[in-house]
Amino acid sequence: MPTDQDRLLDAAEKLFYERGYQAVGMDALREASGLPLKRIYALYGGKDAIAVAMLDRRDLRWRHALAAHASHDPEPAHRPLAIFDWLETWLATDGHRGCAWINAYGELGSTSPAIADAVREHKARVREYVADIVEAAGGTPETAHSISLLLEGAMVTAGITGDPSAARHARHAAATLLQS
Amino acid sequence: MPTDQDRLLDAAEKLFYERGYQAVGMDALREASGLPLKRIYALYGGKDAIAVAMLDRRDLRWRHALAAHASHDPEPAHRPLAIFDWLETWLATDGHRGCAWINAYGELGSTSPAIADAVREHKARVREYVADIVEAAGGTPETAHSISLLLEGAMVTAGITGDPSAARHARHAAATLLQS
DNA sequence: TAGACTAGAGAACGAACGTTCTCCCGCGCA
DNA sequence: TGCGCGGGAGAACGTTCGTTCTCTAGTCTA
Repeated sequence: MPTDQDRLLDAAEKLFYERGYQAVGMDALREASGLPLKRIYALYGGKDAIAVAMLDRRDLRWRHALAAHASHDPEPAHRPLAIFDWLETWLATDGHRGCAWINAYGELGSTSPAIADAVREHKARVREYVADIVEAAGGTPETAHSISLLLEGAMVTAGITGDPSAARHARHAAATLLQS
Repeated sequence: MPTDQDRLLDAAEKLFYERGYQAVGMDALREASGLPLKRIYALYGGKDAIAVAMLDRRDLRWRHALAAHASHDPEPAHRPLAIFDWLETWLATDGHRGCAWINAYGELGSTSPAIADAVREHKARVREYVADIVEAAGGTPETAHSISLLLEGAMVTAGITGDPSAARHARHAAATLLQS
């Protein structure tokens, strides 16, 4: 049984991801969540706080899903490439519209410090995870950095073109970098 | 002597890039351009059309600047890496806030088909240019694809972290890919 | 010079926004 | 049963938006 917060953040995540932040009104959030406006404002102070809470929750879930897949491979040397396998399935999900954090940063990075911070923290955590995985596989920190760039590049490219195969190309490049 | 269109698109480019699309009102555009509202609506049908015209003009200028730098090197084999040299200087410009097209797509990609098209076309043209340069340098199409991903990854990462050194890391990875 | 047209400055408009307020129903307790 | 209170539904508020309209001053032509 989902809590009110779950219901609200589910609605916010879906709508903000689909349409962006400013294009979604509080009324749409109310209708999609089934919660009265009063309850929404009691749970969070306002629209910005909802977006930040949504991004934070999504951050946990997203990195969990990535780690669950990448760490599933018993061989540490295979794990960096497993990141891109998971990425491809994620890019191919219905309604995929790029990286929620990149999108949020593009729209609100300069006007909402709280959201800008949430994005920076998420991206830093992902880079850190990639670095751990790559170095455990015997890669250098420089290789880890490159693989993070490939990851970001594949997400943004697939988001715009709609073609999940960017993940396969990124995987191929990552494999080359790991071997050299 | 700049035309009214130049004045308007200069203002639009500066303001939209700094704050995003929806955060900039027509009044701000009027004030920054020095043009009466009536003239603005006579030049373009509305706000969306201004954004599209701005992106199109920026596309020409951006790709010209990139090509001017990358094609300056007389040795075709060096040109793919020259892309990243130029990228680093661009990422280091004052007020850099990531890729204008990625930002626009994140905010408006799902609500404004005209803007989504402008972004897709720009990205396709850049990918095509990179492919030409890389293949002229002896790289494979697969390598060209990877280098485009590194380019996108560096732009988005530098935009969020504010650190232009992402271009150097991308350059290093590109060099490795070109050698293998 | 007289008149018609252009274009500038900004008021005005209707819609939509985030947020708050009002009203009232229904439950818990004495 | 009577009373009080928390919370639901949605109207209302003030603001801001994109766009259009009004009024006026200037300019070109016959």
